[in-house]
Amino acid sequence: MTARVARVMIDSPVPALDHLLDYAVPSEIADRVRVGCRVRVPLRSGGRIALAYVVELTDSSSFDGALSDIDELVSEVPVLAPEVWRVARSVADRAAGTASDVVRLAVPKRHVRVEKAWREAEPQSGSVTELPLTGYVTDDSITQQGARTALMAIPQLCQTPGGVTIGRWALTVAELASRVLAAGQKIIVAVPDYRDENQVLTALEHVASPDLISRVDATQPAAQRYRGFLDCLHPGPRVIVGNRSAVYAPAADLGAIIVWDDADSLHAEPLAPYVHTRDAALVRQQDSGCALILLSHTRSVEAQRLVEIGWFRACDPERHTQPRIALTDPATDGDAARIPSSAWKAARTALDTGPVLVQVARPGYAPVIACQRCRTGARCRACGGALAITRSGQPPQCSLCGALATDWRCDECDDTRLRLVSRGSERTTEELGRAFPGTTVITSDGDQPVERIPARPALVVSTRGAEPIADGGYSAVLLLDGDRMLAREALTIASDCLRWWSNAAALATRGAPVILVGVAGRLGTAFATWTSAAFAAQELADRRELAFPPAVRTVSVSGDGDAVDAAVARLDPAMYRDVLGPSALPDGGVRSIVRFDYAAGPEIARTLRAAVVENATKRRRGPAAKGGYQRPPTLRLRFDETELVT
DNA sequence: AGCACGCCGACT
DNA sequence: GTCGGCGTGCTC
Repeated sequence: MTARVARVMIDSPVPALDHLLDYAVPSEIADRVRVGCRVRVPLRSGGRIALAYVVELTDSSSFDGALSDIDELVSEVPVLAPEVWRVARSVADRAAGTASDVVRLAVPKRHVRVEKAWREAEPQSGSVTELPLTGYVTDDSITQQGARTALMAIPQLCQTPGGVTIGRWALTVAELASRVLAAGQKIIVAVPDYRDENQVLTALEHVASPDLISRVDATQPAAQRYRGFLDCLHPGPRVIVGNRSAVYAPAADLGAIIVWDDADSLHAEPLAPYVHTRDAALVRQQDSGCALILLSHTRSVEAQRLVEIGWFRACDPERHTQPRIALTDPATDGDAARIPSSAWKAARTALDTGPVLVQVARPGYAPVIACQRCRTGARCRACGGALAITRSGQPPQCSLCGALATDWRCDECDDTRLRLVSRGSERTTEELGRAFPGTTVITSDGDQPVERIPARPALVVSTRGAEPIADGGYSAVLLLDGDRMLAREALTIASDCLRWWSNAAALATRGAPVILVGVAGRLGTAFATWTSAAFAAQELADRRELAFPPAVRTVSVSGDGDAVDAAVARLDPAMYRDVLGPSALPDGGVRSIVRFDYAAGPEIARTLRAAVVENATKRRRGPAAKGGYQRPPTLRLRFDETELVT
């Protein structure tokens, strides 16, 4: 019998609409409507038509009242797969957010021409080459259903059969993928950025035919993105590669999820409800029972916690392969120069055979400038932002508003001479160019990243995270500015630095020297001995001591003072550890941070969610009734924020 | 978000 | 007596 009632999810961020509504299915479309289809439905109050997704088809409704008819079937393609809906619902509940906000990350905008072409295309089929997992002592356990593994990547480079140099980790991804594909299942690979994506796609070329590979990446053009998404709806084996939203890709027969470098900040979703790739993957693993692999060069503190509670199994490479790392400590070496003589020497020798990577903390020429006489930081006349010099010989520019300060003058002492306080990549490039005349110097930074460089002698100055891959690897890696990177005020800074250095070290040719300048102590030792798991364990112990995440969970509650107070007051004090704040925010609101144990998560989320719903309906537009300032939402929640100031 | 429903002050 | 102000609540 054909279904008469459709339960739909309204595509709206409004909290009050975050539940399923029942609609009658008109007979004209009854035989074409399927679960997952996009439909348009009337919302009587407002008399408007809303976009919605069919989540369930039944014969009866528990709603006592007349059901409205579905207005229109947008398309027969079931774009909201049942497993994606379940995950969206769970993820939203966990973060006290709206399911449709998560669905927006999961389902790309419809592209009619692409959809038409996809429906007319031949069903795809392709071949898979199964590769053994190399470099690890293991049976099939890593990709077995339900297995959860923190997998330490092998910090080397390798060549594909096509002769392209890629990170060894990408080959591991391809090997794991080949097993899942051979079993007829799908695998999702979520990576931080497109450069990682390209490495994975290169590694996959020799594992699966292109028909079985989908790229789902929010930064792609809309048409390509939609096509990649639609291909995931096909049954059968498939490898799905993308950035953080890839964890929400449709995959009915999901065999495994791999998250590469889970501590990379690009895995932190900036859109509400701000759920991290790792957390979404954990939810999806629970829902589908697939395998979940956190693969990285350094163990994240969060992964370490999962290992320590027994939820994850740690797996290391078969042999202890690590880069050849040396530390130069100014305190003991008596060499306070930014580039100590030992590092100069190593670079000079290495340049005979190939490229040398120089990692620096900041882009630009002089990222920090000050008055030569009184040392007051140079600020923009127009907006007060900090001035910086982006290129040699150019006037200072405001880092905030972009205004040029052509005739700068110190506000304090009227001096006009500038002091260049710090060196950026441009200035390092200039200095190295002088020191090694005739040598090519290449700069790569976040604004203008270079993806690959040839296997020829060159100095490659790069900000952390933007390091190009050198064909065949670097002959030497110099990590400068370690002390400057560490000076940043952030809870995660030590493990971030370890990760940045380790990822750069993994780009070296086997046996090539990697030199970390100016960092000693526990962190330097952890890097030199390649013991990030032990470091993460210590870090986690410290955070337990202080009740900092991820030893505890947090939620920041921000907005109007009284709304924040009311929301926090709803919580039973037995549910949480403590409340920090409220403290004033620059926008006039306040913020409180609640710290609680993992077990209390569902209850806290439920309670705060109720506060958000009430707040969104009850108190609306303030004193400015007509055309005035519409104040930002008066109550905002953010769970497990990584950038909490402490 | 919109829009209707509903309960207190100035008007013909 | 009624018209309409916008606070409150709902949307199948």
